[in-house]
Order: sequence, then C-alpha cells, then structure tokens
Amino acid sequence: MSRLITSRSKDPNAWYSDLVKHAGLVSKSSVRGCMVINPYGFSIWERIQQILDLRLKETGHQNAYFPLMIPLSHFEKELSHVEGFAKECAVVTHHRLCERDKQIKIDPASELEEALVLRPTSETTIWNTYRDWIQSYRDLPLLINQWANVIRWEMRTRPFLRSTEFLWQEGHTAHATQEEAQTETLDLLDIYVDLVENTLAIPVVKGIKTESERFAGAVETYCLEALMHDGKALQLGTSHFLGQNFAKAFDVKFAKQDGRLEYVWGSSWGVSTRLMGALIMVHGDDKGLVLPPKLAPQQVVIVPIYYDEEQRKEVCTQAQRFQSAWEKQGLRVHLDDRDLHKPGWKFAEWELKGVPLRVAIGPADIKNQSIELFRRDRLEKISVSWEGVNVLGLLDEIQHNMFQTAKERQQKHTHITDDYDEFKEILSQKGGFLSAHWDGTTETEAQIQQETQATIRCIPLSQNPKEGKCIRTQKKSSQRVLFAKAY
RNA sequence: CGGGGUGUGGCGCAGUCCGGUUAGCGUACCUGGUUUGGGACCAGGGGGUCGCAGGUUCGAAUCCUGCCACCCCGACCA
Repeated sequence: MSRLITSRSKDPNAWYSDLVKHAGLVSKSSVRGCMVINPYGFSIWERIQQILDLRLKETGHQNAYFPLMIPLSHFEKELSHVEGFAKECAVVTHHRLCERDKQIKIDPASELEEALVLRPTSETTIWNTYRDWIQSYRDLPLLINQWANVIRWEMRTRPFLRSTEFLWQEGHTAHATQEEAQTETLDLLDIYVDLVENTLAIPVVKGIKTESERFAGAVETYCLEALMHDGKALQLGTSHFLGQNFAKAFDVKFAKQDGRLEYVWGSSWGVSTRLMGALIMVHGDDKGLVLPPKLAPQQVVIVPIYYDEEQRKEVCTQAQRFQSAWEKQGLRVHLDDRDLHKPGWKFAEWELKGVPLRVAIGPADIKNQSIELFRRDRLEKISVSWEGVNVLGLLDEIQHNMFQTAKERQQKHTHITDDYDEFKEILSQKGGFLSAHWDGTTETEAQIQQETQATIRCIPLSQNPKEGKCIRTQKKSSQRVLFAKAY
C-alpha cells in the first residue's frame, strides 16, 4: 500500500481524496468546490476529449463556442428548465471594482441592468441562437457540439464527481422530424457507451430516466449508469430528447418543403469530467490510480536500474532501443532516467499514477537478454526475453482484463429481487444495482427513496420487458427497473 | 441549511487547557558526497506577519470578543 494513500477499506472518502491529490490529478483551489486540474489529470481528460471529439466529427457534428454568461431573461422562457437549475446558479450582478479604505470592494454604481447567469448548461443560449440560424429544412439537421466549462452551485462537492465548476462537452442538435431527433438522441447514447466501455473500460447500463430524474426541459432523458466500487451508482452521461420544447420556448421554426412552418425537434447530450471520477472509483486501488491503456497518457514506463555510471549508460541505451521500437508501434512510452530517485521510489510513483505497464531493465536483464514487466491491473511481475516481449498484445490484454473485471463486479453486485425486505437488506449491506418491479408512479418512487435512499437509476433499454408486481405496492408493473443508491 | 471539526513554513502535524528565552517535529525543497533490483543515507542550508480584526497584559500561537475560510456527516445534482 502506498504510504500516501489511506486504504479504501479504512476510509473510502479519504482514499478518494488522497488518490486524486497524490496521483497528481488535482490541486485544491481557493474557491469552494472548484479544483485545479493538474497537468497529469488534464492529460487524461485531453485523451478523453480527443477520442470523443474525433468520433463526434466522424458522425457529422461540428464544434462551436457559446458565451459563458446568459441573460437572466433567457431562463424565463422554458419554465421547467429554470426550475431544474434555479437553486444552483451563480449570478453576475456587477461589472466593476473600486478601492475604498484600502480595500477592494464591488462598485455599487456598476450594477447591471440585467443580471447574467453563469451557464449551468447552454440550452437557453444555444436555442436563442438557433432561432437566427435556422430558417429552412435545408438548414437541418444542425449538429453542434461545444467543449466548455459550466457552473452548478452544488451544496456538497468532490473533485471530478461533483464540482462547482466542471468541464464537459454539450451537444445540441436540431432536426426536421421527431424520428430524426430521437435517432440522434439514441445514437449519441451509443457513442457514449462505446467511449466508456471500450476506452475507459467501465461497464454501463443504458436506460431511460423516470419522470422525476428527467432533465429539466426534456421529453425523455437517456443515461449511462455505472456501478462504483462501494456499491453506489454513478451517472456517466446523458442524452436528452427535447421534443419541440426549446423550439417553442425560443421560437425556432423552419420552413418545410411545402412552405409550411414547423417547430424544430431537438436533442442535447453531454459527458463531463465526472468520467475522471468514475475511472478512479471503478479501477483505482490502495496503490493509486489504474488507467486503461487506451486512455493512459503514458502506457509504458521504463525504469532503468544500474549500480554505476558505466552500467547506467549500457542500461539506458538498451532502454532507449525498446522505447523507440515501441513508439514505432504507436505506443506512448516514457523512459524515467531521472537519477534523483531510486528504482523503488519510481515503482511506487508510477503505480500511484496508474501507468498500465512498467518495464524494469537492469544489469541482470542485459546479461540474460530479458526485461521485467509489471502489470498495474493485476500487480503481477513477469520476466520475459527480448525476443518474446509483446507489449502491444499485453496492453490489449490489460485493457480487456480491466473491463472484464469491472463487468464481473457489476454483475456480481446486480441483484434481482421481488421482496421488499430483501431489497432493503441488500441495500443496507452491500449496495449495488437492484433490479425490481415498480408500479410506474412518482409517488411510489419517492416512497422507496425515502425508505431506502435508493432511487431508480434507469429503466434499462436492453431487456425483454416482463410484467410483474411492484416491489413496494404490489400493483401491476410492466417491467423491472434498476434501483441503487447514487452519487 | 442543520450537526461536528480544523485553521501554525509547500504538505502533514505538535505546542493552546495552565501566557514567558530565538515557535518545534516529520516530510518536501536547495548544496555537496556516498548510494540505486520495491519509497536510501550523512553533512550543511533556505523557508513562518501562528486564518483575519480588535481587546486584556510588562509580555499573546496560547486568554477574551467579533469575523472569515475550509473539511467531514445528513436533504439536491453530470
């Protein structure tokens, strides 16, 4: 165990905050709930960005950028949307400072005519712009994505999982038909599933949100739900079918072929830096972060071992040969030739940072024409000959293994139950996903939450619905839904 | 917003109850040397308005008053 990190079994909260700090992901900032994302943490986020951005462009989306500040009046236009965000908005009311009694104060004379809201999400700004951009069916579909920061004044915050300011991408699309907008909503959900499962190696359940968990202003909200190590669920991404709600609120109409005007159909969707939190919570251990190879900024780190200057040269020369050979295969390889630290220190350091594969090479290896490989996912050390080494294949295996391990854990912690006492028992003991029947009413959902703290994470999409009786009320239920305690 | 706690070199803390030399320890940092297969060692060095403001006192990190910040636990959220 790392001496820097509190063990997870002892204190999961301390484990998490120790890890994000000591793995070099974040530093604390002087603003409550906000985080400084360190270069190492940001490089992981940049990898997520690059992979997703490419995918979005391949599927016809374009990036644009909209203002951080939104006039208060824009919020009045979509009422359910306002209600959803009103309690967590930061508002700009002044534009000037002044000095008084040697202190910096807000100049009362600089109060704005209309207050500006720091965006909690950009639907209102973007739909206000779409009114100007969209005239004809020829302007559709409009497929826009934005990489941005947003502000949500949450009561309790944690780095990545729930921060006051966070980074995300938000897609906002407009379509001529309902079907097309719905298809877009679901296509995006699949792009997210692909990103999260195949790149981040985190298994997810995709589904529909119930009415009470639905995005403010949406007709239907789809989501990705993942299970964390502690048995709690975390929503990793959402895709909303907006119907014509925002088009009506912002008067966005288009002329059809026959000349008649109709409101456009919309979707919006996003994933955020919360994905970073999920990576930590799903794969991390008491030694630190564990990164899936596809995401790791450094996939392989080589640590040279030597006893004198002559050996140092010899070992480093051989290490560089491996480095350039692997780099030619397209791998991201780092040679840690700092003389400042001993090998043991470096081993611990790279484990903390979650590098998937560590290679050690020393005088004994030179003699035997071998190297030592250390798999971060299994904490397994193996010695292989220079001819037998297949780093590319090993990284694939690590990627695969990480997903499988997480998948098995998720399955192991998914319980099907028809008994409310058992339901409560499982929740209080080990947590996890609970697949149970529900009568479809918001009242029952709220009752269950009050009695067990569990919420309906989603109505899963991939199943053959079977009828049953609600676990709480015994009333008719059309299918099982997924309950869990959530972050 | 309710309950609990903490503010002292970059980080982690001791000292505060019971005021009194130059505010201490670990770690990190800088210099030099020895080291290097699982977080090395020795020697030397730099770094603090003790959260802020006011008060009591010959004297305040320590006592009093007010304020501020942050963390943890419960009700909202990607």
